[in-house]
Amino acid sequence: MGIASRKEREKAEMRRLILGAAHDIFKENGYDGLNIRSIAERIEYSPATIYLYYKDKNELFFALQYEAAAAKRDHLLPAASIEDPWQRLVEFGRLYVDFGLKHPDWYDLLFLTRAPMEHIENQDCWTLGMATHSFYVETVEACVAARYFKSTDSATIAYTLWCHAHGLVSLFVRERMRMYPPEERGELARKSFAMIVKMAESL
Amino acid sequence: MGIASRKEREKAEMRRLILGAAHDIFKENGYDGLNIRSIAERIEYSPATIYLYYKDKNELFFALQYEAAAAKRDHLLPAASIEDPWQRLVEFGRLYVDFGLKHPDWYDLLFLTRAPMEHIENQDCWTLGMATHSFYVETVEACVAARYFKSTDSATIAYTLWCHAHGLVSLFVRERMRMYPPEERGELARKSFAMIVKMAESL
Amino acid sequence: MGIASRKEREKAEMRRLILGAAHDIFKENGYDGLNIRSIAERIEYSPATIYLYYKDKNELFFALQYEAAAAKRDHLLPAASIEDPWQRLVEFGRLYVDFGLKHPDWYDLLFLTRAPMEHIENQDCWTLGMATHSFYVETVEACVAARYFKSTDSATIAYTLWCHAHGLVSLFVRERMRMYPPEERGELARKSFAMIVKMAESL
Amino acid sequence: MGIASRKEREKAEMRRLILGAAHDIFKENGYDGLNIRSIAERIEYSPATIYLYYKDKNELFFALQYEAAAAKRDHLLPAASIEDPWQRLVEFGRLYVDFGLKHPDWYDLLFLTRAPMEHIENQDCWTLGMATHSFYVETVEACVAARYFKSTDSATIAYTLWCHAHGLVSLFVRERMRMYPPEERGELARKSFAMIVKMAESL
DNA sequence: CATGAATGAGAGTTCATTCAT
DNA sequence: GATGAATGAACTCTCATTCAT
Repeated sequence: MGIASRKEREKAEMRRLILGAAHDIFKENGYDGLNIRSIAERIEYSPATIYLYYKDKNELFFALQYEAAAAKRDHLLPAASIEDPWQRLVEFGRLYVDFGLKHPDWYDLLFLTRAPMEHIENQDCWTLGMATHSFYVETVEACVAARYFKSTDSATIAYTLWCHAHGLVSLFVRERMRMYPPEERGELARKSFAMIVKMAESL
Repeated sequence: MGIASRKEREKAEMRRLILGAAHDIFKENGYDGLNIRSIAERIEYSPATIYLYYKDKNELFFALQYEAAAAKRDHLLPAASIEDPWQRLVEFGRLYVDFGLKHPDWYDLLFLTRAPMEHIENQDCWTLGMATHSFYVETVEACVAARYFKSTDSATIAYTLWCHAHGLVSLFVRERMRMYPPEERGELARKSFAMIVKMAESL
Repeated sequence: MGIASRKEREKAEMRRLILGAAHDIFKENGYDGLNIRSIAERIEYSPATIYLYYKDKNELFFALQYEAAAAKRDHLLPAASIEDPWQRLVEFGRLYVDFGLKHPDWYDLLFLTRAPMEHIENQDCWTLGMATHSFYVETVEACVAARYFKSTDSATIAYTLWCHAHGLVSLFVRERMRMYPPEERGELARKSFAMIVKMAESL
Repeated sequence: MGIASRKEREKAEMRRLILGAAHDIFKENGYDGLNIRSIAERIEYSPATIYLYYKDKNELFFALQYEAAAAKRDHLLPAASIEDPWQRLVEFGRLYVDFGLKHPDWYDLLFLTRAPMEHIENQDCWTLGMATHSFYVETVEACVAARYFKSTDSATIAYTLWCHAHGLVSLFVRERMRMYPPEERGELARKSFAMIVKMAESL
């Protein structure tokens, strides 16, 4: 019993080790730089070993994406317990942007990486992402229901706010902020977030 | 002299030929599918010939990015002649989104592709992009000067609106709209643009 | 003693288990698809376990060949009890062809597979095969002795008839009958066997 | 003109060089030992070079098979000009066996190798083989038409004789003649061929 | 007795790039 | 100016085999 669970744990640890290395490499070199050999080298195992834990590169990549989705969910979790829908929405947005800026690689993986996205195999990741998204949309709907906005088109409201947050983060993640001096970028992001909140209030 | 200039012209034509092929392939197969041999095949020259016009793949890629920047500038040009700054801003935004949705490959290249971005070599593209961006910012400033908004923080306003537009287009370009039925996506984008315009009016 | 023999028995059973799995896989996927891991998976043991019962892949392969030889001998056995040498010869031939068509995998292994054939290790299989072959040759000799043929060159007669049978089966086993419609192939084989029998009668 | 044809010739020569190496390796190590790198090494080129002349391993293999089919056709050609159908048939058979014994590797490739046999791509080889086979069958039919046999079932006659020849050669090619002393094998084959001819005469 | 874990060697294939002609 | 010919380095993935436990 104890042995089985120890084995289980060791296997899981190895998967995490691999995934961690994959993550690091993805962070440093992007999807193109992520190859089996580089992972193997980093963890000082042979390439063949990787295949004992992940069927192929795709599976590994999906695991990585799932990791990212889970990290995001965890990051947004605190917002969920806020009762007032408007407060919740604002905090949700703040954490979303915060996540993207703090973990650009995770964000990239989730929302910017062009990659083999066979729907079926990546189901788990997709499900997880959908759950988070649904929760977000429901929060907007709750705001509408509570008459926080004049507009009642909750779908468009949700989408519009998402566009802003996604755009903001994406410009950072894919380094398209060069026209702004590095030291001002963070401030600009904060101000912009505040501004969109204000704009939303007048919706 | 005449000969020299003819040579010059021919050289330029060849570069355009190569670039055109590169663009087509990029459009069809993405960055990963873009390789020297496929370009050579399409224009019916040998791979080695490419290297007579572009030092290496990077240089070709930069030229392609420049192409994209020019295409974008051309697309946005009509807005420039609108006198009223607010009208101009709205049209500018509309055209920006329009460009992104109509030419996802160009947009991708400009704002989403992670690529060898050695600043120096890509200067031209950068300059062009900056010009367009400056013009945009100036339009926002003109609106502020003309008291179209209560807020006077033109930098943040410009950035915020850009975030929305960029986010909107990016979600399309990198196919993160799967949770919305395909036939509703266009409508949603239009509604969202209208909404952000309205939100901006109350700034 | 009892313990030792039980161990012996268990060991033999395990070897059979492995061999059975190997056979199935060989049947389904041919020699190329036969690998240690697939065998291990099928019997739900680890690959390493296989090596406790067979030194290496070669040894396992030889055991498989022996199996095939035994299966063939068993298939031909009924002919052995026929007294009349000519009747026996005909039945022997019929059963030989029958075996080949019914068990193309066994036949392939015995007569068509190019494989590591180190003589020494495969001795058992060889001995078994020789016995069957000798019996066949003796039957032909008995026919000659009993003046069933005008010709007395029993070696050539035996060889010639074998060539026909082997050729017939081989064309099936290695799928070189494509020029004949599938539904006619069986009939053709039967007719050909009848014809060679008739031809032999007039020898 | 001269240049183009020289290039053409050089390309063809290189293809032959590769094919020759492939043939040698196939001869020495069978299909399994035939890999791109071994070919490259033998001709002292890099593996990548092979791919300039053959799309992939399959194509190379098909070319090899075609080579074999052509070699066989050429070998059998002399028989075609014999007018008397029976004489032609006998000579055809003699040459068929002769080809198999002299070029066991070619014969193996054509009639014994289990290999990726996608019909479509290998069409040429198949067509060539069919032509030869048809010619053979027609010869048997001509014999029947000329009343050389009592039997009129030309299809079965053709097939039966083929079985014998194929069996005879196959036993040599796949080395299943070990029970006969090496020095007697050739003689045995000759005698057997004579015997089947005689048997056929009494059909 | 059995195995989980690991690997070295090697498979086919692709690609950016070079260079003599 | 153009290219045919070539390649080194890289890629993903598979397999027989070993060995400490």
